[in-house]
Amino acid sequence: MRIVFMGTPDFAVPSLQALIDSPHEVIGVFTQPDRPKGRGGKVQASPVKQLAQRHGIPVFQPERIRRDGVEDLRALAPDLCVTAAFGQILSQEVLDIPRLGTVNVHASLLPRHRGSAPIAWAILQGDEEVGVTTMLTDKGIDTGAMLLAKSLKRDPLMTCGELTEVLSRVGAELLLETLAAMDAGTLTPVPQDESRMTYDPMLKKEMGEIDWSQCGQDIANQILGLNPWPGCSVPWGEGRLKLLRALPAEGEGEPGEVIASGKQGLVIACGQGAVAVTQLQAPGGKAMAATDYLRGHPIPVGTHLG
RNA sequence: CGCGGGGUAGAGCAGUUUGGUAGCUCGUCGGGCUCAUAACCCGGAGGUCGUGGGUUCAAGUCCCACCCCCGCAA
Repeated sequence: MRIVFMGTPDFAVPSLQALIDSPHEVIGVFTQPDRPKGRGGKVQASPVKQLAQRHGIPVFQPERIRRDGVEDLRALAPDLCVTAAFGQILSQEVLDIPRLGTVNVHASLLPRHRGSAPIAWAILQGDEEVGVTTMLTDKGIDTGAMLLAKSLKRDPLMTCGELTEVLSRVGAELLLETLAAMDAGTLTPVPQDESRMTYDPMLKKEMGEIDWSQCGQDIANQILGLNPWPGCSVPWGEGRLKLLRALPAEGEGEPGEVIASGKQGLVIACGQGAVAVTQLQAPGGKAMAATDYLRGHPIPVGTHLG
């Protein structure tokens, strides 16, 4: 099939790579425009664009595909469009162009966690099962009929970033299976059960604020689910102490109070139970194990964290 | 030229202001104590102080250039 791929971040890269390695022909790639990023404000190409360019695939970066990408897409005359974390909403006009429709790779077990940050929300809500679903894109946000899905048990120590990496590879496999089944004509699109659907909003920076009156399990989920972005942190000296990795722990104390500091990491009392922060990052420093940090910067038991 | 922090033993840091013996916590190795231990005691090994140049009797420390890492802002 002649396929146009639409995607932007790292999550989309294995899917695009899988298509490139497959017998299908990737005739064009749509991705978000280059944006200033990183130190020094240099513009950077998205991971998907970088991969496409290495393979000499034409790249299109409309600000809004529904507004100024339609003609380019039409000119490519694809059989199928494949999207994976593209970051733009497709209009009906765009959806009508590919002869066989548009397949989306979504990193959740639909109909749960519709929206742009499904993996983070699965962790935030403490889901035991996570996964990827392929679906036929329609005009709504992640509302189309489901094609195939793959689920796995969530590792309760994984950060959102790590789980994203795992699921991006699962997504690539599932995409190939989906296309194969599509070719074979063995696919049966299944409408989503609207009564079970959840739509989760975009992540916001403020979500990284920690409320120590919450229970330890929830705070651990928050720390893992929001790593690497937006990240959880507490005020610390001139800057903020980033809490990168944590797990629920035993212990009692005033919420926000350090109740152990050493080999177990940095254990902080919560509204219910406690959390052991096991990886953190101080202002100006690199990420490190909490025990390593504490060797050079002891935090006495009894300290209150904001 | 967006703003800022940092690079010292395997890990995390202090020491740089005011140049003059390489220091702390931990790990590691050896020994001791203990029913036992992530505990405690004794002892040892381990460092081109990011790189290159300069100043000096003497540079981790002062000067110049460069490399690498990180935070904020976007």
